[in-house]
Amino acid sequence: MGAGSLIERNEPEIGRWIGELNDVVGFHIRLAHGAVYRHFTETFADLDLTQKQVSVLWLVGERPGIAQIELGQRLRMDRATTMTIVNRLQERDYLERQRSETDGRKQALYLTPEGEKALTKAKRCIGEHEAWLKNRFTDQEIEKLVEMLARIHE
Amino acid sequence: MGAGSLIERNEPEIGRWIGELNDVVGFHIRLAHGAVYRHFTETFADLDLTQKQVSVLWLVGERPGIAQIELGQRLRMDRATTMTIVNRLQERDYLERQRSETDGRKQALYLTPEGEKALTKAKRCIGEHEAWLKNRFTDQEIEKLVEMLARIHE
DNA sequence: ACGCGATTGTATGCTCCACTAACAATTGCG
DNA sequence: CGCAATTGTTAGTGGAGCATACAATCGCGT
Repeated sequence: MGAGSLIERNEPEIGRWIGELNDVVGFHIRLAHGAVYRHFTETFADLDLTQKQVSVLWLVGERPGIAQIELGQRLRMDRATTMTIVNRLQERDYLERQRSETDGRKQALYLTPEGEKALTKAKRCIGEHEAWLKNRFTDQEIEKLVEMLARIHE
Repeated sequence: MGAGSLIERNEPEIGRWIGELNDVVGFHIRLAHGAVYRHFTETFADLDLTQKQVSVLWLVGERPGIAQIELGQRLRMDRATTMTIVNRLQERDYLERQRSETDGRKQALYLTPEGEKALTKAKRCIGEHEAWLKNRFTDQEIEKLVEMLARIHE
């Protein structure tokens, strides 16, 4: 692609040159996240769901009645962010809120039948997406990668 | 991890439980990115710079006269996104645009003295931020991590 | 040398996500 | 009981990504 297309200097041009930035670990995490994000968006274009939305549906599917606050803690979102995502899913009739019986401050979240269907489709798409992501690694590498990423976010 | 059974309600749950989501590599990349993003934001609160802004200053510092289009390609941003970031940095007098002498379509970007100063400070902050990130890994692990992340975004 | 398609920058507008601050309802503890 | 903490809600801010449309410029082929 950009071979020789830089500026007037003709330094040996590596396609992906990013200079010293190459030694910044955080930079690579950013780029990797961006690449994953883009592929996710393509894969979920039909379903029209974002990563966050799928994560929320997923967790509510596993923990019917989960409260927003806990959802947020699991996914590292604050209350306000959780609200907007739950709102969107509720508007699309994928989720419903019910007052918790044991704690009047909490909203218990449940999937609607529509939400169940969406989640089922989403899990299939996740399979496709994950295959794209994983196919460049061995099983052992994946394990190591996940373990290292977990050390960052845990 | 057959976690399906260990949940009913009101269990004193494992702090970081995310169920099947734990096996989704993309999910860990998201969380790790979020953690890095948050720490970055804290570290750069005084400088009031984002990851993208620092990356742009950094690349312009290494390649004075670089065009916006190439900046975007290096950092995987489209033209519109690149514009908004360059605009912000120009408004703060960290960057200036000059019409390229060799290609009238291009804007050549240069750091102002203010921009140079900001970049110098930013590089020190990056050191601190990177130390926080790296201190949980051995040098060998860092190398492996970066290599794997590069395989994702390259 | 001319014209047409490609490239680059720009302007608008949309969506998503994260965060803050304020406020209300509820809970639980001293 | 009363007070502080928790949870949800609302409103507003800002960064970032993307699509589209348009103007200026370049370069290639004829």
